[in-house]
Amino acid sequence: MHSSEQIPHPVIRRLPKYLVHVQELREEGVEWASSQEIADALGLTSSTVRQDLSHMDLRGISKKGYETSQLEAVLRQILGADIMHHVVIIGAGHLGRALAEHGAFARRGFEICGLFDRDEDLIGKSFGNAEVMSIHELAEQAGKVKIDIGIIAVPSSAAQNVAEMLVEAGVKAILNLAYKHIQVPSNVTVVDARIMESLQELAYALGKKGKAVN
Amino acid sequence: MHSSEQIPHPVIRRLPKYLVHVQELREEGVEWASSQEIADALGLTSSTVRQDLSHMDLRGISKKGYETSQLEAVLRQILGADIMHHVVIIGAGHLGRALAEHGAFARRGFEICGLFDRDEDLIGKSFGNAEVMSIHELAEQAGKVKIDIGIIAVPSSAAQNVAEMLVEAGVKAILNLAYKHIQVPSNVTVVDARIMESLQELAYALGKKGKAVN
DNA sequence: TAGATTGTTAATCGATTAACAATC
DNA sequence: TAGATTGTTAATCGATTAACAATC
Repeated sequence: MHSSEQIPHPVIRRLPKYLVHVQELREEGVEWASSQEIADALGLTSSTVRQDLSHMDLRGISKKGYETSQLEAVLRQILGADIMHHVVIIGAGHLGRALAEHGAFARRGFEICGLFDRDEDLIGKSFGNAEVMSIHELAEQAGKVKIDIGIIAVPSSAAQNVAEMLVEAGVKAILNLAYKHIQVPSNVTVVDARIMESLQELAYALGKKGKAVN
Repeated sequence: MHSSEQIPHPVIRRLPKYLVHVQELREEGVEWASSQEIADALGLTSSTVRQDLSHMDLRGISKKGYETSQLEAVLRQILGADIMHHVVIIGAGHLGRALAEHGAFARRGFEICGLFDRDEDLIGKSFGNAEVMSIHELAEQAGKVKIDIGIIAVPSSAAQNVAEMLVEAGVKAILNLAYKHIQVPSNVTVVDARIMESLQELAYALGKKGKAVN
């Protein structure tokens, strides 16, 4: 109810899931959804859903649940989905290029406004709508457009160095795809997203139960 | 100490971070690391590090800390890093291709043994060491090699369908990169890894504090 | 020895779940 | 009206942190 309050981190991490689901429901023409229905679709409990939504400017109605249009609106507002964010990608290897060429970001409020690499041979080449620039041009580019988010897509050995360049350029939010923990000042937010770690988590699960089955 | 015990999920998610760090330390020739040193490097508390490591077959030594070679060994063992896992990627779009071409997986025990798509025009093309096969050949391929992990890298509208095909093929661990929650039987482990969600989490953080600064 | 650091227990903190009166 | 579903409080559960005796 009180959108000015601090929303707990586990709740924040669930909000994108709610948003995806409610958008699907709306495409199907569903106008109301109960906490139980949402919980079932997302693998949560109805209690968790009601608790989570109570942090938002939204009220459900007995017997009907939550209005999907209203729910989408508040989720979009909280997640800043209506604001265009300027994103730069550092590292034009396979992953960096794939992200630059991935159309879904722009549609969801994330505009790639720079793709950087230190490899001279890559500079000038285009991927998606982005042309590879020299990493040395990052500061210059930061002067032209305000960079909201920097994505680190370089080998782990270069990750800390790149993080420092981003901080230096005034970037306050970093998505770290490198397989290495980076150190940044406390006023900079870092979110880690590593496919390798997720695979290792699965490998652990397989070791625990999967292998026994086979 | 008791590797047979169930390790809590938050601990599991930190293990890959310990592994990366200890490998770095070993490369630097560091033979011992205290819980405090590890905590500082990874943004944790020394208490958390000691608690986490107490789940493993390992003993530290007063005044010295933990032996890095031993620590790496137990982490590798728990995370199954010494076993080669067979991985298939469903979806040969930008992301799927980038993963197939990314050399780091093989080096860490994940061998790409199949890249599938339903687009006829892509079938037969090669990315990395993988040749694109028809999605209809998945079941057949599963009969030839045991598939440990399936990576879903298709548009969200196809994700549930692909998940069911993987389950049908006997895959017990799924990495879901699609921006959609998938439903699977309880004996199948799913880990979500979505760059979009991570970006939205950053966007929220920017909305809370970043924007005020600028 | 003195001091640093572990392993572990207990305390704290926070998230999830249960329960239920209010309400549509 | 009767019944379904919310919003919210209280209970439970689990993770993190603090504390400290044991130990090298």
